[in-house]
Amino acid sequence: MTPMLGATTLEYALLGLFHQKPHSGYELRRVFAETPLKYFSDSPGAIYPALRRLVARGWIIASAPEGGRRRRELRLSGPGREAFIDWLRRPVTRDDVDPDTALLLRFAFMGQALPAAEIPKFIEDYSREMRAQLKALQGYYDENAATWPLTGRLAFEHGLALHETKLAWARGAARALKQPKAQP
Amino acid sequence: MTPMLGATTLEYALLGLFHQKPHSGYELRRVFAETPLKYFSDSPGAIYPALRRLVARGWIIASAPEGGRRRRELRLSGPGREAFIDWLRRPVTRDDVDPDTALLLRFAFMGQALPAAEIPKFIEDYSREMRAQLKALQGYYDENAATWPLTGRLAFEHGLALHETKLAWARGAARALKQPKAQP
DNA sequence: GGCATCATGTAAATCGTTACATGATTGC
DNA sequence: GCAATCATGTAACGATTTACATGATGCC
Repeated sequence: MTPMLGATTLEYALLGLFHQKPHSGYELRRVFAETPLKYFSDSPGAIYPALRRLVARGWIIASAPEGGRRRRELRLSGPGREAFIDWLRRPVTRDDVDPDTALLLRFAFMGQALPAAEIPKFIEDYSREMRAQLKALQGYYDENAATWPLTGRLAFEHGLALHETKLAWARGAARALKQPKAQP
Repeated sequence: MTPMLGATTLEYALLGLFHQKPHSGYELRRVFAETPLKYFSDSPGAIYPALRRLVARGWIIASAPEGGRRRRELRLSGPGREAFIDWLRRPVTRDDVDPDTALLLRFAFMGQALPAAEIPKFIEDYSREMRAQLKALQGYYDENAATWPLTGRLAFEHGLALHETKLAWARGAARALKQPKAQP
């Protein structure tokens, strides 16, 4: 994966989980193995080195193992919390929106870590950049698709449909964020 | 990226471009830099080593530079063509459908490389596996979403919406493939 | 002649993958 | 006591990224 300015997406995903509560390495592996967060691998060769990097950077701290257990509980530090919040607040750039996996991970964590007033801005930025991206793709399609075989055209339309769905999602999300809290 | 049983997705993408016509390394970099295929990086440190691997495997062949030019034209070999077709024909598995980038790349190339009769099968497999994936995600959502903050719920719904769009796309693609060739 | 662009590469660093190793607990 | 699973790691390897290096061509 891409270095992402300072830390990998996996590292920020870990910080996000630590933001909720302390975890052991094994617990984190289970999360990645058993929930739809399996976008990240549960391989020890990925997780343990990532945890070591976070410890080395001072972003997480190891607690002494409780009650003779062999389990190492790790928890977020102050600087780690800061780095996590900075990541959540990063501006949404053109290059981020496609693919937008890391962006959606950030959005998912925002609800518990940022004041509600900051969140609609993310959706606005996301919409703007996604709209620009879609427009560029449509332009490319209009100019070139005529010469493509059918499967090439359909594959491109797959991409266009996804971008349109993402824009529609952003509209719905903006609406949902405006609602006063309760609502079935 | 993942080794993918024998070759990387980048390597197959290169084979697909060679299947259309011979290219130089620089041309390929331009394709990745300037078209929506920019999912792949145009960095020389990715492309040239990948080309070297393909040459070493005997899947592409270097032609002598034409007319004193410094440019090296590379073209597909017989075994390379076979390996490419084998890749196109791979069964669609559960693990392939999310993310499905490599799958869509395969589909895009199929129109020029496989007999038309083989293509609907791909769409059927894709639909089946995608439907299973969507059902699993919906089950997880129904069981867990109640405890999540709003942004977490919305982020998950983003994923659900994409899966639904992909299924709808597959239905449309199946229809389009049934049409007799001409149709505006 | 000089400068942008064409064109092909290499080097160092980093990250993730697969596979292996090892020991402690828990349930039967 | 034994097997499954809890729990933490290491080692070898492969691929990609960024940055650097180098020379040729075409244009003004």
